[in-house]
Amino acid sequence: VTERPYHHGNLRRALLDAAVDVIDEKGPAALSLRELAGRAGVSHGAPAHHFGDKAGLLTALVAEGYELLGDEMAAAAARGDFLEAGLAYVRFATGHPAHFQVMFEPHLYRPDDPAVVAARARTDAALRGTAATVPAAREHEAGSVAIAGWCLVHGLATLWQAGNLRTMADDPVELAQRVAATAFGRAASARDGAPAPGRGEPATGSTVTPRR
Amino acid sequence: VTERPYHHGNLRRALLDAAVDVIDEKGPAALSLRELAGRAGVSHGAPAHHFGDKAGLLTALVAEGYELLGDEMAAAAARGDFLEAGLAYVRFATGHPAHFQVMFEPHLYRPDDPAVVAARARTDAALRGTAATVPAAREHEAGSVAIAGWCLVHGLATLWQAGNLRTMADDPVELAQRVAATAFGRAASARDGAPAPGRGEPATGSTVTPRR
DNA sequence: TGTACATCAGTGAACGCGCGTTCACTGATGTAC
DNA sequence: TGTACATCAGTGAACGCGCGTTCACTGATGTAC
Repeated sequence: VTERPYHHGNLRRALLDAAVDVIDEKGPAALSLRELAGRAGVSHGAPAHHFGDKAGLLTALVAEGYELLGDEMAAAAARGDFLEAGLAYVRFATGHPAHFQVMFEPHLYRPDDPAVVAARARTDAALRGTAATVPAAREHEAGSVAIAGWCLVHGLATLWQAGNLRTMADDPVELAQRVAATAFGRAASARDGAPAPGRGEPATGSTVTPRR
Repeated sequence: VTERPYHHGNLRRALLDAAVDVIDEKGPAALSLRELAGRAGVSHGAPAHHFGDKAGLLTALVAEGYELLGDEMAAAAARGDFLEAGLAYVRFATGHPAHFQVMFEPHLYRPDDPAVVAARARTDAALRGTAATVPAAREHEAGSVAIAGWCLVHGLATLWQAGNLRTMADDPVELAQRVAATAFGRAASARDGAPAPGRGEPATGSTVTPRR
């Protein structure tokens, strides 16, 4: 038995990490503050000290999620690459399934929390910003392109998580490239210039050239 | 107080209906057999009699969900209309949010249940069947078109449910038409023949003519 | 260097609750003769 | 029409459990002088 100091050091962080683990294993519904305390090696009353209550903890988790997502989306937006922004979305969702899952179950946390609202606004702005750079946006309303892209990657990420697409590909990001090529064609990548001079090849993912 | 007969009549149905209500109100995590029993006006032990346990009840709900969805998808498939199949998906998801929600949380029920597997297979077949009729399927693998379409409508339905698209439209099905037009263009509707001779109008939904 | 004090982090006992599940039971229904 | 019997549907008491939350507390840390 190792020596347990009275002060944990960074219990807040440890509890959030434990929450991620539990959600990955059993889903957000099965999460309890007592179990998190146990995993962090701390008495069961401790979590309330940091987060007030269960919704408080999940609200913190969601804020963190939107910050992570916002970072990646903003980077893609800075490069003006719509396709890459979509892939970043998929990468985030499948790389941080616990965060992603809770973010879209608003009754589990407090969606009006200022930190959540701010981080979400940044993500939205990045999405809309890159959408405007897409050539297809000349034909359709830019907002419509943003929504279509969002639906596409969100649906893919969600279905992947639920296990409905596992037979289609090994890697969700690769699948996302293929699917984006099917739906949007070459036009998805602003970098490639004018849309579709020649016939696209059968979906190998090679019809779209992402930034890197 | 009205007279309560000893035999309920159709308790199984009543419990499933109550489950839908509770899930609509508070999400699947908050569902308890005891509450369902209470709502159906029956003792708390009764649900176990019909469904064995909680997962059994949700499994029945999911099987029912896939049957409802399969019916609508199969109808669209019979008409060979891919766009309409997608709209049927959105219509189902937003019209039966409780079913839809549980269907895509496999750890809440028994995904291997025979009734579930059979109903799901029918839905899948309808989706793939209609996808093959899309003109764009000549350029890309038909499977890829099916997946892209599925991701699009699934993402839209999911985001709508989470409240993330409510500001974009009054009606999710109308929004789905607009989004499908943006992503797939005229090609989405097999009925319209060759894809896109003229420039599409700004997204009013009128660039795609659904069957009815 | 030492002392006093404020602040903070985590403890652990206690509370009341709603839950799933079990089980011997009883009331109602249907069928055979 | 009547009787006996099997089957089914729902009862209600009991069980043990894990939960969120509260709260007076104590150990540790940092700061002022």
